[in-house]
Amino acid sequence: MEVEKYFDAKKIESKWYNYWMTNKFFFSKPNEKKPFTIVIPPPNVTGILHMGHMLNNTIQDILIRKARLDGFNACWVPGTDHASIATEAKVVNKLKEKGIKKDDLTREQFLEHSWDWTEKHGGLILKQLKKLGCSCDWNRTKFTLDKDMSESVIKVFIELHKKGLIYRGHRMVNWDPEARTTLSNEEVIFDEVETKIFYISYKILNSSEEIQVATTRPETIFGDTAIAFNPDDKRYLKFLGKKAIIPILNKEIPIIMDSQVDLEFGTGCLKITPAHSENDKLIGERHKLEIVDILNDDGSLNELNLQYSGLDRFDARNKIVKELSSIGALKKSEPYTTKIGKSERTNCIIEPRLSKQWFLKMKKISEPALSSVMNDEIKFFPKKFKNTFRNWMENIRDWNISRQLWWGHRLPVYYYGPEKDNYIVAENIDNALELVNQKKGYELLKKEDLVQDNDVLDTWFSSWLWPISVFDGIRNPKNKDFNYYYPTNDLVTGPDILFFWVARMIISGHEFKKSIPFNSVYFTGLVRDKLGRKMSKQLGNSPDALKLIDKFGADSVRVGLLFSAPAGNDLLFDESLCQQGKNFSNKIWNSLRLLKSWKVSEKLKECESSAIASKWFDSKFNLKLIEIEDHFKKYRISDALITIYKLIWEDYCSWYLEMVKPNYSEQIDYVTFNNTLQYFKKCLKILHPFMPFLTEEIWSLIKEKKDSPLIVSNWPETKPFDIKCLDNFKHIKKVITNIRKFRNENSYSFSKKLEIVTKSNFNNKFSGIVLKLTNTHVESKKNKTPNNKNSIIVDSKEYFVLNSFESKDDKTKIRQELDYNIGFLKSIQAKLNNKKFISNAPQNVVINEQKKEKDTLEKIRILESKLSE
RNA sequence: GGGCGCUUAGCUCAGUUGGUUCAGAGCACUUGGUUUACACCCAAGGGGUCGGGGGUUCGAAUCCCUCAGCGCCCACCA
Repeated sequence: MEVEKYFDAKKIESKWYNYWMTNKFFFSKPNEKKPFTIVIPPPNVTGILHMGHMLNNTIQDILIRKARLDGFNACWVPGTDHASIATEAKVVNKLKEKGIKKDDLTREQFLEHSWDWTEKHGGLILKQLKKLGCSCDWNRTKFTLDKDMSESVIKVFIELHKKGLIYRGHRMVNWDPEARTTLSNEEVIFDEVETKIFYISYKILNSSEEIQVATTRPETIFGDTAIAFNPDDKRYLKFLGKKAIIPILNKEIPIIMDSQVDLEFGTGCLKITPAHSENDKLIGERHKLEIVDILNDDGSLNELNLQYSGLDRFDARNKIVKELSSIGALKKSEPYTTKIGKSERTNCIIEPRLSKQWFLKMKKISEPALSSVMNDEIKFFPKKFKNTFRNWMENIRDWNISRQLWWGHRLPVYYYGPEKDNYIVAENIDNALELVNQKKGYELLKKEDLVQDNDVLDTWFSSWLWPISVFDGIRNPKNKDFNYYYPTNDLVTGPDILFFWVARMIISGHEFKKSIPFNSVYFTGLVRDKLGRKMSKQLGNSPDALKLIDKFGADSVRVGLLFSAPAGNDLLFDESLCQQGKNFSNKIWNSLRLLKSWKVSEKLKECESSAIASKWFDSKFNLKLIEIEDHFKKYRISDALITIYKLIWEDYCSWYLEMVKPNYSEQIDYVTFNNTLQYFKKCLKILHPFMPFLTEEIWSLIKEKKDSPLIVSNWPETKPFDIKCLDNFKHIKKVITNIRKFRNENSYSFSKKLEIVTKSNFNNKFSGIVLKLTNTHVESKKNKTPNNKNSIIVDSKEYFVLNSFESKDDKTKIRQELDYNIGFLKSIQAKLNNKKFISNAPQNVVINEQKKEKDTLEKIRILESKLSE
């Protein structure tokens, strides 16, 4: 049968994906087999596929396909995340383009726009995953705002509230003035920025003296409620108990002492603004200071700020500095480098701000999670993240779970009473009403008397339940799916969401199911460009994922990504790696062409060299298979791939096929042909998780009737290998390599004949394989012969010892080994002058492990004498 | 400031409990090669005081100390 010269990935990818889908090979239902489960880290619903997704999902697909071949009931649950703040920010922008402000809309109208957006852009990324070949169970696709998922979230909130773990508190939070919501600490990114530090003096009441403070935020002076210095700071003792006057505002504030003030920094005096700094708030609490919030939600100054009311905080800063300067209160300003927190999503500078928010107590519920990671019940790959994890868990803070947004799960909290300052937590308004009425026992309330909290939950408050809720394990803890698939096996994700997501899933697993949510976590690295830079839009160094697939084929891109993706290390991606993948595809494709071109003869006998080669490859395969399994066990996916890559390219193609392939116009014996076919099939099986399309295509061209499609075939069994056979072949290879080397170095052309003769026991010292050169003029170049002490020139013109043994130890054994090699070489000899075989012509010289052996013996001797002393 | 990690060939990285898989892989590089599976190829080859210094040991890339450089996480000074 004619097979096309080049492998065309494009032609076959959709064919096979459709085939797998129609035959429901990705779909999983509980059965008698053992489950193997992965839940996808749900990408943002409006996201598009980027390199990070490609890497992450390729790895998941490899694990799932491997498990499927291993005979597990493999289930990979896909889905998307509503991504509360990220999506809302996008919708707000979209509306802005249309000239619509969020404030002009009702909550319901805004949500309609958001759902619109979600329907238009959502799920695109899942389609893109299909292009990559991901074998997800698409019937199980979930979205964090699905009805059942939302109900689970609400149920969990209520449960935690009942346990007393959720509380409402007036706390210092990170305020994003653009999105006008709070953020958790994890959502704030600190960047170093060049700014200025201002030295401002405050007059002392009834005195001509002044007290000076240093601040980077002069616009907050109207929120000052004290000035503090360190008790050890003698300079300011005289001011203790006196009052300072805030410039411009002319308000009197106390001067206090607090050991938290750093006497080295600035002037040693600190203005205290309890409403806008965590630190100041703590000092404020100790001294019972007034709290003055000077900001509006959008970051502008509020009505307490005199003529500056309504100005944006940064405009106000400039103007206030100007005025301070004009009245002589500004003593100096200096350049200053500090770190400023920005919102991860809107990139807006964060305001620390006191605000009433909902929190989840973390300390207690995180304890079992910490220990399950530390004792390796959940394994982290690579291990180093255990420490990072511990560090965070041991210093865990309460989780701010409320957000002043509309897109998300609205808090199931209902306020009532004349001031609406009582609240009840309930599944819905009807429940709430019932509960309140039961509670009060008098004057029944109506629905209208209840007001639901406007806030939504942090987006991670739904995704922390993901491994449980995708199987509906919160609402129906006894359901079949949940009990079958949970806990899941592997989680594959980036270390950037270790705290956001991974840690919290482990916590929720323990809290709600008294078990771990997954057994292993594989942390992928960041995909960078080949210069090591992060991929970014500005640099334009982020390749379009789909274009790559289009150009090289999905298989090649998958392989290209993995060629440099050790777990947890960032990987430097370069398109050329995809090219390498494509070349690999072509190499395999060509072995198919070779096999297909053979004419098989039932009559021909298997020749000696083919028999030896087959036996060797069998052992080699089994040896490598054990290595590959080990790599998988340790989640060294790239190493597994590289091992397979070398096994196929080097061992199967370059050595094995070259040795057994018949000479031009000759036929191949059936035994050998069948061996090559069976080994080829085994190679396809182990490569399938990495290159699913190519392998399935080739499989379909060589499979026998009894074979199932590759995707649902079986991973080869691990079998023992013959170490002696491998050793022997190693010698043979070395001999051949050295003969080739000899040819190369001596420009001994292929047209010149080489003859191998055997000889043993000459000099009573060495046995060896001897290469006889005929028709040659090597004497002038004899010094270029193998630079190995044990290769000796027996005859300056004709003989080289290719392999030598010390015969004193085990003559028989050595003789056997020698005979084996010689027998093999003899069989190759016949092919030496065949043109067909030229490129791989088995030729030349030397093995020597003698020196090492001697060293080792010496070492052992020393050790022994030491021990006996 | 607290915690963690890294430094091995030109590049990206393996190297498990110190010693026969210990100096490795892939890519890149050099040289030679194409009428017969494959130039998207074949063959051969050259590259490393294992960041510096010191120590433990019969023996160190591997363990300890120290110095230098790089990176990550957390907290944060106004």
